Amino acid sequence: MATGRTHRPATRSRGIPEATVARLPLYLRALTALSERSVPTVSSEELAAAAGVNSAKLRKDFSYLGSYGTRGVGYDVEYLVYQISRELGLTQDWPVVIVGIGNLGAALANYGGFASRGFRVAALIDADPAMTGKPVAGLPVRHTDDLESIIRDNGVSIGVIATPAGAAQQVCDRLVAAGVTSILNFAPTVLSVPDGVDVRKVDLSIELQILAFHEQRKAGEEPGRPAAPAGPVAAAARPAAAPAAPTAPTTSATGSAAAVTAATAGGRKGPEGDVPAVMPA
Amino acid sequence: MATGRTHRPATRSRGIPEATVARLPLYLRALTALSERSVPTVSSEELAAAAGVNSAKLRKDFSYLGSYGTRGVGYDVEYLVYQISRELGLTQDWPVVIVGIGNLGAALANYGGFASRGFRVAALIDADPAMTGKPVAGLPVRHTDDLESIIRDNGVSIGVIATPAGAAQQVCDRLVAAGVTSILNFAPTVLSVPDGVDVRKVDLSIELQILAFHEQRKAGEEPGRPAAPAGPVAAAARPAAAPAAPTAPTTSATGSAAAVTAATAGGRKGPEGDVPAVMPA
DNA sequence: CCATCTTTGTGCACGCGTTCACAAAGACAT
DNA sequence: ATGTCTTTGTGAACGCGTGCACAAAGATGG
Repeated sequence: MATGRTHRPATRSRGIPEATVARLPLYLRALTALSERSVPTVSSEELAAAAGVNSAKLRKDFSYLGSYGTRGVGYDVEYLVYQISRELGLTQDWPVVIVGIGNLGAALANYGGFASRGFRVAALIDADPAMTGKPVAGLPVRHTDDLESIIRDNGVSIGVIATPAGAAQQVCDRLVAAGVTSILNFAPTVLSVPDGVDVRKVDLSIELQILAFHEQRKAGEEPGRPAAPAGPVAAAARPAAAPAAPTAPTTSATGSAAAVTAATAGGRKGPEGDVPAVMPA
Repeated sequence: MATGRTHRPATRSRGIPEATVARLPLYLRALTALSERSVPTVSSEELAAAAGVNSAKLRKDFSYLGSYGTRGVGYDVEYLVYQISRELGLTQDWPVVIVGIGNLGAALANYGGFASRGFRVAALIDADPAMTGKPVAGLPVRHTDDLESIIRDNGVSIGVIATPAGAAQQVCDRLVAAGVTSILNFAPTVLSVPDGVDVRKVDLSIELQILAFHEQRKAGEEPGRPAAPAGPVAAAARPAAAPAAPTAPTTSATGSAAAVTAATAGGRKGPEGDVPAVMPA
C-alpha cells in the first residue's frame, strides 16, 4: 500500500477504529464482486479470504457497525454492501476536483473507478494557460484562477492535488480557504493544514524505498553475499562520497538552527524543488 | 496516505520496526532538502517539524539505526543522509519494470523521482501489440511475451503492476516466476504471492473512500443536519434500493459457501471485473 | 421438540508503536 | 577546569490493534 494517515492521533471516529475504516473499502470491493455473481451470503471465513485479512479481524470490524450477520449462516451480501456503503458515505454524491493535470492528473481523470463509488469529477484544474479549455477525459481543463468559484459553485469538499511539489502547499491553501475539508495529496510534500481538514498522502517513491529496504535485507540474508540471485546491479557507492564520521559543524549550531526554522516554519513553499514531472517523489 | 502493508505480521526486519522503515524515506526527503540548502546540522525538533512527525518518535527511529547525533548540537545532515540511504538500500542501483502502460503506467514512466532515489526503469511492458515499440518516456514499450527474458537479463527484482485488475494476478505470477521478489501493485486486487515476496499496494479509490467517511462524519456533526456547509450534493439513496433487513437466504448456506470458496480459493482471476481504464479502484 | 452442527460476536491477552519525561552527554562560555 | 545550557538517547507507561478461543445464537435435521 501507499503511505498512511496524516496526523489524526487515532481519533476513533464515532467508535469505529481508523484501522477498521481503512479496511471497509476492501470488504466493500470483495462484497461487490460477490454481489455481481449473485452470491446471497458469505461467511466471515470466505469473505476474509477474499479480502486478504484474518476472519476474526473481519468479524470484529463488522461488530463495530452492528450485528449484520446470522449465526450459522453468515452475512447477507446485499445488505452488507448497503451498510458499508452507507457507513463510508458512499450513498452520497461527492464532487471532486483534481488540481494539476499532468501525466498523473490525466490518469486520475481517466480513472473509471470514481463514478462507481459515488465520486464525481466536478472539474480539472491546471495553472498552465496552454492547458485551459483543452479536453481531458471529456472535461475541459479549467484555469487556476477559477479555483475558488469552481469549489463554491459545485459544493466541492474533496480535492486531489497532483501538482509538482513546489505548488502543492499553495494549491492546498487555496482549496482549504475555498471550503475544501479533505485532501488527497500526490505531491511529495508535507502539507500543513488547519484543524478539521483531513489530508491523506500517496507517495510512490516512499513505497519503492520501503520495498528496496526489504529487498536489500533479503539479499543480505542469502548465503552468497556479493551478488544476490536476482539482486540489484552492484553499483559501487553511488552517492557522491560517503561522508566521514560527523565532524564538528563549521557554523554555529544556533545559526543553522535559525536557518532551518525559517525554512520550515515559514515553509509554505516546498522545501524540495519542483519535481520535473508529475508523480509523488 | 495510500493504503498499507500487505500481510507480513510486523516482521521486524533486523530489529528495525516496520513503522520506522516507513518513515525513513520521509526523513530522507527532508534531509535532502536541507542538504541542498547547505544546512550542516539539524536538531530532532526541527527535522521532525519538517517531516511532520513527533520529535521523540524521530529520535527513537534514529536510535534503531545507531547513535548518529551529537548531544547539544543535533544531527549532521550529510552523514544522516548517507546512513539512511544505506539503510534503505538506496546506495544500490535497482532496476525496475513497469507492467501495464496505460495512463497510469505512462505517468509512472515519466516520473522523475525514480532515478534520484536509485531506481532505474529497466523496461516498460504492455500486453497490447499495438503498443509494442512505441516510445514512452524515452523507452520503447516491450511486449509481454518478453517479460521473462527482460527480468532475467536485467536482474530485475522489483516490479510495478499498473494493469487492469483482471490481468494483475497473472502478471504477478509471471513476475514472481521470473525472479521478482518485490511488487508494487496499483491494480485494485488482492494479489496472492508465495512467501518471501513482498507486495505493497497503492489504491486511490480506498483513499478517497476513507476521506469520504471522515467528510461525512464532519457533516453529520454540524448543527444543521440535512445540508452540510460545503457538503456533498444530497442524492437520494443512489444505490438501487436499500435492501430490507437480512432475509433468509433462498439457496442453502452450504451451496452459496461452496460457490464463494470456488471463486476465492481458485481465484487467481480478479473477482472484480477488469477496470475500464487504468487506475486502482 | 430436541439434538447437532455451523458460524457469529466478543472477552481476553499479547505485542507493537507512540509518547512522556529525564538522565547522560557533550558543546560552549567564563 | 568548571558550570551552564542544549539536545540526544532511552526507560517506562500507555493505548491501539490483532489474534485466540469460546460461549451464545440460530439454522437444520430427525
